[in-house]
Amino acid sequence: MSRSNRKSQIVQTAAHLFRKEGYQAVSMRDLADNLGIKAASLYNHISSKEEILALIIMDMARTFSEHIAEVRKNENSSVDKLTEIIDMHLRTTFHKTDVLACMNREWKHLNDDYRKTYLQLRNQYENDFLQIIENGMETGELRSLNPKILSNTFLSALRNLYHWHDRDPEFSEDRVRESVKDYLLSGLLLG
Amino acid sequence: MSRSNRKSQIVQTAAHLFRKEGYQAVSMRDLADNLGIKAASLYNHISSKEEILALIIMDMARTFSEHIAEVRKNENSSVDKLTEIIDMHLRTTFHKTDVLACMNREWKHLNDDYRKTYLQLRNQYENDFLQIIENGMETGELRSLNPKILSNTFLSALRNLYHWHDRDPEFSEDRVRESVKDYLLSGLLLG
DNA sequence: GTCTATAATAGGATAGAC
DNA sequence: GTCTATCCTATTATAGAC
Repeated sequence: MSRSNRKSQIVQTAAHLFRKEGYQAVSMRDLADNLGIKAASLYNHISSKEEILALIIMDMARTFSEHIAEVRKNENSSVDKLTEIIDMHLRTTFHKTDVLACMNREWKHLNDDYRKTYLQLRNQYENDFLQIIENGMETGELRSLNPKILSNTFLSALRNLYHWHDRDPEFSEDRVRESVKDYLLSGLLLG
Repeated sequence: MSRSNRKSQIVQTAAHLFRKEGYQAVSMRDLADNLGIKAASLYNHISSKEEILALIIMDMARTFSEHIAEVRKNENSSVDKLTEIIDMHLRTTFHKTDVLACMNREWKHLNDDYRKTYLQLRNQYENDFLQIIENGMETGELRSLNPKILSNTFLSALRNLYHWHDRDPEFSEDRVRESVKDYLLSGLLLG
């Protein structure tokens, strides 16, 4: 198989296994077995196990950062901005489940350099999100709750929707998006 | 040190390290170092690394199950029941942070028997929670959103509030509880 | 690009002295 | 209850043949 095809195949399979078993629990032999080759052959395509993890995580982390930076500076209302962010998380939850779960659960195993960059990106993401929330409160679009606590709670909900796929595959992406949007934006109580 | 004191000290220290580094990343030698003894000495108090993980997780899992079973069968309104559940999660988030994070992140590494029991408890918990939500919708106390999607989203938010302690130690438990309650129960939009 | 063989290390766990 | 010494296995990664 060609070098670059095999490489992306390795990364994809690794993401799947890392998500299912955890990064440390998956050996290079396990990964190779799943690809039908021997462990030593992996090193013709990647330089280390850590590199695979970085290839999985860093790209997704940058995608999220770029997305929220664009949303933050566009001219939409706060509710529309929050809707765009929910949409992004839902798309990723449904179409990049393995990578998203890997990122959320295994980033601690990145090497020092990548982990530092990852945490910078995550902090930046959370700051951008907080800014959007605070803007919405200032313009009166959103209720004046504590913005930091609200951000953290909102993001906790969004980031962990991938647990879905392990348990409730019965709902379509559209169905989930509408309900999640409705709940997270409008609230729970009647009237 | 007496046998039972040392044992609970081992479990507590392990919970802290497992949370910080991940179960697989913490060796018995790391754990022993943190306790100021040698790895071999640990085995005078516990039988295996897996047993330590089970001691951390299973007790907390049962506590959550018993709590929601009691809440489900009491006579309070749905909103009061949800409030009791939020309170329980907040108490645990603030006072048993290490154990809670361990349970959420490391349960996959339980041995087969414990993992099976853990998943039964978790399923039962989610069913009880779903029942409470569905009841609230039937009596008209809650808006009629999709109950499964709502449960999943609500629980995603609650279960992951422990990320807090890693980042925003500035808020008191009471302050967080009131804001989280307000948001998760009442909603975000003004009016 | 994949293989076999192997180096180098780290891990969980036990035996037996004190 | 803790120690030293050690066993056994599994791991990441490399060397060199095909």
